Amino acid sequence: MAKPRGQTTDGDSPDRWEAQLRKGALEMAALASLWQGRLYGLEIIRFLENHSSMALAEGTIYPILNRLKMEGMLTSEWVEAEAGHPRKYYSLTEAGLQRLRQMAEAWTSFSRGLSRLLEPVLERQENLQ
Amino acid sequence: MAKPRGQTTDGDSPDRWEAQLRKGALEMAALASLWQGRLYGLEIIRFLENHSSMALAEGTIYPILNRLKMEGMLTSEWVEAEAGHPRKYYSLTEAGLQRLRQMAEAWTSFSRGLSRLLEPVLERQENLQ
DNA sequence: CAAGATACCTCGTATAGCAATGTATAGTGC
DNA sequence: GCACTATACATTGCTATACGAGGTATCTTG
Repeated sequence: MAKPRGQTTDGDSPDRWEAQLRKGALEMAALASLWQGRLYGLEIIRFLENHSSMALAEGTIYPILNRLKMEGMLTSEWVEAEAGHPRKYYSLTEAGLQRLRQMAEAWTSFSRGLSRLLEPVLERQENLQ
Repeated sequence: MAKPRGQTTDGDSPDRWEAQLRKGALEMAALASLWQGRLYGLEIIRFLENHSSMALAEGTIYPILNRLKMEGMLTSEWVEAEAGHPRKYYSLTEAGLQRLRQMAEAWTSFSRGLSRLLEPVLERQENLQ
């Protein structure tokens, strides 16, 4: 019998963060954008564009927000604007806050690992140019 | 006429790094693992596991290596091992080296943006616990 | 009521990661 | 020389995801 490679059968357990991170960076960014208070969809896009140079499309953010809401990480409420279309404001729930913290920690560790890997590459560049 | 949303029609231009990064982190890691010299497939997996806590499967690394080789970022050579199956060693080409530098820069900027976003989240945690 | 601005939503497609599985080479025990 | 095991490379199929394109709803202005 061959090796039983990859026995992690629990696809959505909170363990596999390293793998989820690569995919879920956007989810984390969306959650993080709500740290300081509620925002509505398009506002989140602009926020991330300004604060982290992440450019994401509407077709990206709305599915993410729905996903997060279904998982209980966010709540939403319609608020009538002074002018124009009403806005759907999203806020972090307690669970969303916890998840954000977990992701932030995992991200930090992940990011640190990669940075360590890239250090020699970037150092050398300073010397050359 | 509606808004001309998303006018970046050049799907594979070197401009869209922010988007590629989220997908291409593994590609970058693979390139980076070859910085200090040639490695063979399974060795790359072990290297990344040890040096960056990135766990990737064989079914992940080989397609990536083939992709990179086809793009001229890597060269490969068969080397007979003292014992067991011969090994296919990969090395960075000049183009691969340049690409790695580009990706490293983009990664740094991307990572910095996200870190800035996550700063308040992590800070608060120190105070609480 | 038509045009335009703002905002939310959804479908289709291309792509990627990865678990599972297959193949090739060589050593070991009998 | 045959089975068994270990090492290493390779491929296939499933699923999830990002996102471009296009659509809907609300309000304002003329």
